[in-house]
Amino acid sequence: MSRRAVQSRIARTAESLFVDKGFEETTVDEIAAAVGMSQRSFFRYFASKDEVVLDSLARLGEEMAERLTARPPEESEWDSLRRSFDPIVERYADPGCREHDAALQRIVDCSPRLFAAYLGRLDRLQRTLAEMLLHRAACRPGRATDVLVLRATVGGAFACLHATMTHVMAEPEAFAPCLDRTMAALRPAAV
Amino acid sequence: MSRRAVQSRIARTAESLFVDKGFEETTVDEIAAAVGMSQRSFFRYFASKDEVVLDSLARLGEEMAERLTARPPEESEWDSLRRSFDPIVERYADPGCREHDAALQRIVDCSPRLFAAYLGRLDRLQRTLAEMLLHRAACRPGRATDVLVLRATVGGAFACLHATMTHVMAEPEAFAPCLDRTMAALRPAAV
DNA sequence: GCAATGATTGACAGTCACTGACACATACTG
DNA sequence: CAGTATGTGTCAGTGACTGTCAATCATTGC
Repeated sequence: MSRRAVQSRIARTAESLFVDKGFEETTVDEIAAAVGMSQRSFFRYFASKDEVVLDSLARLGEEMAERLTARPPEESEWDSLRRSFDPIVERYADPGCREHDAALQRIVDCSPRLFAAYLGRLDRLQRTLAEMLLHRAACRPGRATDVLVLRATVGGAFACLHATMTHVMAEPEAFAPCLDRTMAALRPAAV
Repeated sequence: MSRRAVQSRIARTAESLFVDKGFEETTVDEIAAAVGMSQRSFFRYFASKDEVVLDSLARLGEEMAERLTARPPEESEWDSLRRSFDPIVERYADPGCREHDAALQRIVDCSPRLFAAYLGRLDRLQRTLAEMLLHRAACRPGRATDVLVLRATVGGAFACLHATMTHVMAEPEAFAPCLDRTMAALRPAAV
């Protein structure tokens, strides 16, 4: 069985345990036993207990980066960022994905430690996207780009995304309209 | 000796150890021994090793909250937030504070785990300030406030702050102008 | 068909953050 | 002086994570 498949099997097992007992209350030993492997082997597939939950976020991040590269260079940064959020919007549109993601989000929100790790991943993703946009701006001649403002812009777009996600989690509402509303409200004046 | 004083003594000792050996490489036992107390007593003053470093951030957060309450209710949220960031600007103006804060920031940046915890605290602070602004808006009659947009706005302001801090850490530049530049660029259109 | 090789695994021991329980000492209060 | 609150050390225990070693298993070359 491929590494990817084993990871997926572990993740599914672990997540159902987390839903049942909570993240902190579930030990790695229990997960390993439920999967049918030693604790040591668990750590060969995931660097930490956190990563079991945050792994899907990493894959979503890669997808977002791909979407960003696919955007036309002349598009405004803000609109490109909005489009790179589309994978999340699409996942939310699929009821199966939405249920699963909501369960994960609930697990993350219930553990401060895990939630912090989640924010750490989000921050790294922001750096990646900012770097990509910086590179894109450098290739396109014209007015000089302000690195500082660009990074803040990426952070602002993610703030919209984050606010929307927590808001939609609390009271079920359509995702895309909320995201569009916040991103319209915070859109930088300089295009 | 007061609790506060003991905490401060532990923090000073721990920070110098962190600077020397790094955060992860310094054990709680070492810190406790350097201070001259048992490990158990260390945990009576700080709930975790992280908190030794993040404690000063908590106090700064309280100061920011105080500044925000002191702002006039009719002021725009964006400007009020900018003013609540003043304590950071002021600390940066004092060379002694700047050196100390920069050292702390370097410690935090070097440990992904600690950095994540730092982001977690920042997020909680954002929720607090958003709650305060929401309450302020509710008291003031007039047009209804969009909770979602308000939260995103707070997140956007913090994105400016965060971008500025990391930028100024990398290449020494005056703090206030950078912060003002980003916050001018991301200022929401609706006042 | 078989041996060498490399990857995967379990078992075990060890480190470190953190917690609970208990005993002891000091200082304040009636 | 008895009682109580508070701060402390000691000890044992849990749980995440790591290093090491030996066994197993599949692949490759001959």
